[in-house]
Amino acid sequence: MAQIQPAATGPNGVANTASLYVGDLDVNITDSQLYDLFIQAGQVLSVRVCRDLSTRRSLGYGYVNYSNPQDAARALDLLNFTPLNGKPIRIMYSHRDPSIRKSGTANIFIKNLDKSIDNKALHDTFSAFGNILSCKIATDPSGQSKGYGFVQFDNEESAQNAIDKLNGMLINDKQVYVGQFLRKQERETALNKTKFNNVYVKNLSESTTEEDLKNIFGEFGTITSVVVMRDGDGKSKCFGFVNFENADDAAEAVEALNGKKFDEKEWYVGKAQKKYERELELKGRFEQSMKEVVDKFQGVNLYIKNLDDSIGDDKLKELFSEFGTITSCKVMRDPSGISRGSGFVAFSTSEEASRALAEMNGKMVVSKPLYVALAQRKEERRARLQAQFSQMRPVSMAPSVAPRMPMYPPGAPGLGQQLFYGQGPPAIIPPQVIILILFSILLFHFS
DNA sequence: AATGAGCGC
Repeated sequence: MAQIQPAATGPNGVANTASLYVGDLDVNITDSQLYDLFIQAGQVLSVRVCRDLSTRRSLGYGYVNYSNPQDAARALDLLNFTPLNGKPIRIMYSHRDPSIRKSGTANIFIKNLDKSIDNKALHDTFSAFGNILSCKIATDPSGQSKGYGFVQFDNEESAQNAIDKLNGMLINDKQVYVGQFLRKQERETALNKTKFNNVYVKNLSESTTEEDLKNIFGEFGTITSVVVMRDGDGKSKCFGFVNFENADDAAEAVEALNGKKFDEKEWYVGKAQKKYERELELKGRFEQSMKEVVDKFQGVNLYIKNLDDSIGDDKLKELFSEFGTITSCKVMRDPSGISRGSGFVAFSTSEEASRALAEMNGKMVVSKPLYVALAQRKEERRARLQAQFSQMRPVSMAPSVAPRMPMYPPGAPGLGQQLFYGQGPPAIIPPQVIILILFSILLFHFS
């Protein structure tokens, strides 16, 4: 007898279609907020926002368990994409086995979407083709559509059908592209399969001439032109181009010669890129490098509130120094020099920062319990405030979890912003250091 | 022009 795999499984791997996974949660969403929302669809057995064990920071997802599957189905239908703190939540059946998610099968990519098309509209148009596991419009931090999105179906046929029927169609007067979702790597190899005649070769020794290239590449087919690039004095720039009459020969030459050593130099041999292709690639790499720099400094800054007025920069540093290396530390003051009761502490690593957060948040210092949180970057903060503003509504009567300590209005100017906006104190990393870092990245990647 | 992230007591 064939086993039928359940669509969703509970904690013991037992079929449980009454368990929902709720993702894309704003970090400040609490259990009680989730409860408030999901109780509207039926009897809720339990809710939980998952949190980091040591910092208690929300992981941005949670679970809602209903007592019966119909209620869960209703919740999915009714509540998917409901904004919480201004951020649309994404609901799926709980599925703890990650294999389906990781496989990325039946996943499609849609671009050139009208900005007015939101998650719900996307879901509605694509649900005609099958059962949707997950669906989302890419947005900027304020929630504005970036004009593209993703839909993952539970089977390939539905995905292919959606592609066949909707690719090139007009949606809200815009012609959309609908195609298979491809990871960057896969896209690049697909691109490299396109035919080409012109071959780029680099890392030549200075003495390698056009004649040498002709001899070596000529083995693979007829060459129509060959050039070694040189500077004004005729000195080789150590790269060149070989154009083949036949694209198959060009591909063969690349296959055979890439990575081979000549005069102790390991050649790079590949498809010659057009100027815009090369620019695109460089731009991509640059952005990747920037992201790495930003990530490196992500989570190292703590925002401190409810500081006793008697505490200054030095005392603040002393309070936190046992957790690691402090790279910057500042108590915020008003123009007359009186402490605003808030400040920033930056550590050299995010591990140190999160340990400090866990240990120091709520700790009594002089007269009051400290409030310690990760400092937010300018973008995050702006988007959050905007979201909260657009969300304002009467306070709910839901059962609430008692906070361990007084809650303060969240949010404060983050230290992180100093990294690239370079305004106001306290600067964590001096601008000249940033320029140095960026410059070395450029040198490294663009060579 | 743009090709994601994601599963617990």
